[in-house]
Amino acid sequence: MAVRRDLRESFERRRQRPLVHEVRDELERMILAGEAPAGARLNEHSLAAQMGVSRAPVREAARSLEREGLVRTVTNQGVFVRELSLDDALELYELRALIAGHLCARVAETATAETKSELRAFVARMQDAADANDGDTYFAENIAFHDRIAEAAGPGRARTLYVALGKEVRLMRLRVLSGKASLAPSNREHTEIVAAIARGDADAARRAGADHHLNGKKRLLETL
Amino acid sequence: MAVRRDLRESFERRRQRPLVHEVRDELERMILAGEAPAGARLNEHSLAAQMGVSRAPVREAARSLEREGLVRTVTNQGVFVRELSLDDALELYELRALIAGHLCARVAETATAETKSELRAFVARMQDAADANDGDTYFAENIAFHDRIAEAAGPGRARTLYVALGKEVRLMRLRVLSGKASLAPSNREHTEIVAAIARGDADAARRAGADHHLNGKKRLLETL
DNA sequence: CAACAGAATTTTGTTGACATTCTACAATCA
DNA sequence: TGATTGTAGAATGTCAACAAAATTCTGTTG
Repeated sequence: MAVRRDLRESFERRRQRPLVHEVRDELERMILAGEAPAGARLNEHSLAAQMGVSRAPVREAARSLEREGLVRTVTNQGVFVRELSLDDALELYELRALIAGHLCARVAETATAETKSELRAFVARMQDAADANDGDTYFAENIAFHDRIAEAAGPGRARTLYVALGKEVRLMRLRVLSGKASLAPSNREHTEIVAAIARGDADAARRAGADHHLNGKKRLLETL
Repeated sequence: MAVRRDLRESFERRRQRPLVHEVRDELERMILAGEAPAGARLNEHSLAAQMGVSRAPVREAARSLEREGLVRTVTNQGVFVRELSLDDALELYELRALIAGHLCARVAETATAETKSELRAFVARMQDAADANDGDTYFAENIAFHDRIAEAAGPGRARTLYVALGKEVRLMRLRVLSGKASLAPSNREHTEIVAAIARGDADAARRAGADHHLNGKKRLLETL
């Protein structure tokens, strides 16, 4: 005899979801969405009150985000949303390029046919967005595309690292991709990545993945 | 007007370093020293009592270590020293190889004459240890050597990442380098790295740095 | 009016206690 | 005997209150 599935899941979710995690996710969302702008101080008391919890979970969540590089804490002064210098951002682009190459190479070696067609669908959607000059859609699909590649590389440190560095980059809240002029070249690089993955060429995939991010760095420099 | 140096330092010292940091360092030390073996549960209450603090700082320190990959936490069960699978370790070697290459390339571009001779001194000391078959000394100098390179690359995410991944690797507590048979080849690679850095050849330094870590991965596989 | 000293307020650092959940072991029953 | 249930102890999750530090405000003084 089995209990109702949805009931079981509801129990599981309730049990395994400490407040710290909820708070952490919410803080991360606020930061990445720009609701808490770079340099802003995160007031423990007011945040705790807003979320209806005590300060302890908020503090723990902050420690978590600190190690991830999204906030910095100053003793007796509080935690602040991290401000990213240009040099910081450029370095993040280089590191992401290295790890993205690693991920792409692995995906090229292990991707199933289904994964490949999924990635092609992403590129097609981005092409539509680029043609329509729809920067918002392209932006969102772009993030989802790269997350999908990271996911396809399987679990492991490389994936978590790539995702974490991606969040750090977004701290700058600079929309590098804007206008058809930069959307089209960006998606051409996506096409190359997917092509290399599709034909199982790990080395080419590594180069294409890394180059794409290094070109992103160039595009960033050009927009300044 | 400048404040007296010793007075300033006394102020800095008085400005209480938060307990979280002390606790974090101590937990990290215990884990890396093997006093808290992989898989062991870290009891909040007993740790807090041992260190003479309350549980809150211990919990915050644990969240910090969690993001760094040194512990994993299970809801309502506690935090456990992370157990590193062989696949985990191999991936860490590859990621470190990528980042080490990045660091070495940067050092090759920026190192001062003093830094270069310092690195050469490290290699010489390691050679002595290898000749004397002194694995313990070699082990310690090896870590210091790589930390020195990371430091010479300047501040930034690459350096912190490299160091953090290094700590993760040490979770396995496996002494790969043992016996003159593996010490000598390892130090030959060190020599190559330093040579490439000394002549300012960034590409060669990147390759040498990466290869050294990939060879470390090979040596790990061979000892199994 | 500017600069400074000091009180008042706010905010973080830390603690101990309470609530909930898990674990271990003993008692019970087939 | 073996499996199951119930219970006691211990551990984690959360909270509210106190202590210490930083910030802000204010009144004074030159």
